[in-house]
Amino acid sequence: MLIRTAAGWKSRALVYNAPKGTGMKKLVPFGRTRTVSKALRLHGTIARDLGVAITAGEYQPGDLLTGEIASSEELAVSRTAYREAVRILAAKGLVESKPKVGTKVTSRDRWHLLDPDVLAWAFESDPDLELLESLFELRDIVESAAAALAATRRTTEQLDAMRDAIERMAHHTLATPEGRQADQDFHAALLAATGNPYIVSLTTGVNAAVNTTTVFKQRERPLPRDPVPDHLRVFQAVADRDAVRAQQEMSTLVHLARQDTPVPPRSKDRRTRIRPV
Amino acid sequence: MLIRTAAGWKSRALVYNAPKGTGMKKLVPFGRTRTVSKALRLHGTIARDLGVAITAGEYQPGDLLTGEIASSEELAVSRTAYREAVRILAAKGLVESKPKVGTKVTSRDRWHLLDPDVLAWAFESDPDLELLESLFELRDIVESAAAALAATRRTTEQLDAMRDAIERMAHHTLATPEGRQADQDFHAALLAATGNPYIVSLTTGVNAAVNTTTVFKQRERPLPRDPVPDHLRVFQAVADRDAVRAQQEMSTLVHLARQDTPVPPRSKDRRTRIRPV
DNA sequence: GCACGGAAAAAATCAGACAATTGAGCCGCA
DNA sequence: TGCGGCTCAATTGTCTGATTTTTTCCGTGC
Repeated sequence: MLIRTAAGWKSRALVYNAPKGTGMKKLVPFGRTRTVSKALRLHGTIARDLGVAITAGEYQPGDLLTGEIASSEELAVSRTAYREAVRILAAKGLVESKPKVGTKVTSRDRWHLLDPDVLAWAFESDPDLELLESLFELRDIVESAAAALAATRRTTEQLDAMRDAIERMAHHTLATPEGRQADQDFHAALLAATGNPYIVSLTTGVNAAVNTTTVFKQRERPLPRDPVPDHLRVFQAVADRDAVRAQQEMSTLVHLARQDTPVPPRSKDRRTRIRPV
Repeated sequence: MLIRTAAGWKSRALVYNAPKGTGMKKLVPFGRTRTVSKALRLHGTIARDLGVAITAGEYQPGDLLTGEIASSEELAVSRTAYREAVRILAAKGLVESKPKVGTKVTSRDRWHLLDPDVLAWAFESDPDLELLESLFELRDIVESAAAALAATRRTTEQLDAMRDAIERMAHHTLATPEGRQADQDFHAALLAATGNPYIVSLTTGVNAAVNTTTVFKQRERPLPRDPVPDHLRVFQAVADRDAVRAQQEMSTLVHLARQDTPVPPRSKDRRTRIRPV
């Protein structure tokens, strides 16, 4: 696949299908097999690969993608499949296509950065330190406010769900999938208690992205810290309907989670920023 | 267009194209002409119409859309165009399609509620009061925190941009397009000063949705309140690098904006059915 | 009961043609 | 010279109809 940059042409070799009848095996460059759980379709895979490439900066904003016919031939897929992939990317604000002009990568401020897929794509390759920092900053803001809201609005059923999640989290550890699921469940229950669908929608996506990044940490160093007490403090505040304390405890929880997330390998500028109160 | 609900069939008459050669004029049911600025393509219009219908509750989560062939015939468009529209909706989490099953509306907690398009679609028909409330709640949380961040990080250039926007807002009023643009610019400048791309991405989308809703208020009652002093107070706090005051002033600003937004007239039955998890 | 395989339905993919949009260049006119 | 309108061509957009895959359902045999 060729893309036209300001400085010339960049190439990118991807083949999704092989001509039939030949003994060639299918080449599956990026995903397709890697994503065992969801079984992406062809257009989904193409969209994902392109999305990862774009968010990784491989294609710069303003760059013009090769025409549909050429791209589809290069990828060995039909024009239909390629077009549907582009539609997906356009729906997420990553590209924009017009007749006679072509499909070009839009400027980053028009990307739907909080779209779950875009978030996942952006943190697929190697997460930019600054971006990760910004994400935790947002999470701190929203989720601690959510804890405050939950403290005033939670029902007993939601409280039970939170308690149950913590117990499961204590039983299995975060090293197991069940434990991580329990962690997710706790946050989901707390968010649901806010009664605000937008907060739920926002934070679930963000947390999912953060958690996939966090998987690395379990690989490198063993359990840096027991997360249960921190969660328990948040839970207790919500149970007591103490909004202020709930907010504070959640904020420290997020900060601790940030500290337990390893810094991505290559991080050029590491200037420290002042955090919100 | 027919959709299959739990209780039978619902119909929906849309025709996008007329057979050529006949004297029939093109019927343009929802948009296409209404959207003068952006000139949506066919697939974009279909996606928009379906998106509005889904967010309006016309199709309930779990409902199964008619098959591609039938739908495209009903709408008098090609299968390609219809499929691309569905891809767009799927990219925003509104529907999900599998072979042998069909395309079904997903449960609301999987919708990308903060996607700019979804937001616009949801507030297109008549905004649900509860949803509007939730949106302002989120806006209050995020934008006041953003003001605090901006107070500590802003550069003088960004400060100049904010001042300039306020001056323009004072000159033209909010009754004019230029004045509203200046309002947008002020908030954009403030958000940019946070240096957090996620906060920018989130809030610009939310504010756009809120502002389109707010357009109504200028029609019904004349200028309920001069917004300039409120904005000036936020500006002054940011200029003084006073994070706490900036946060407070922005919070009051959002609350005032909420009060100036009229309550939507009818909140018919767009209630979401409770579905098993 | 359960593993296995066949059938059918719907989306998914393919192929190739034709239409619509739009930017660029050209031309003529004041 | 400058500007308005015209034509042209490149690229996406749309259409049609066939073929392939995926997935559910259902039977069949163990």
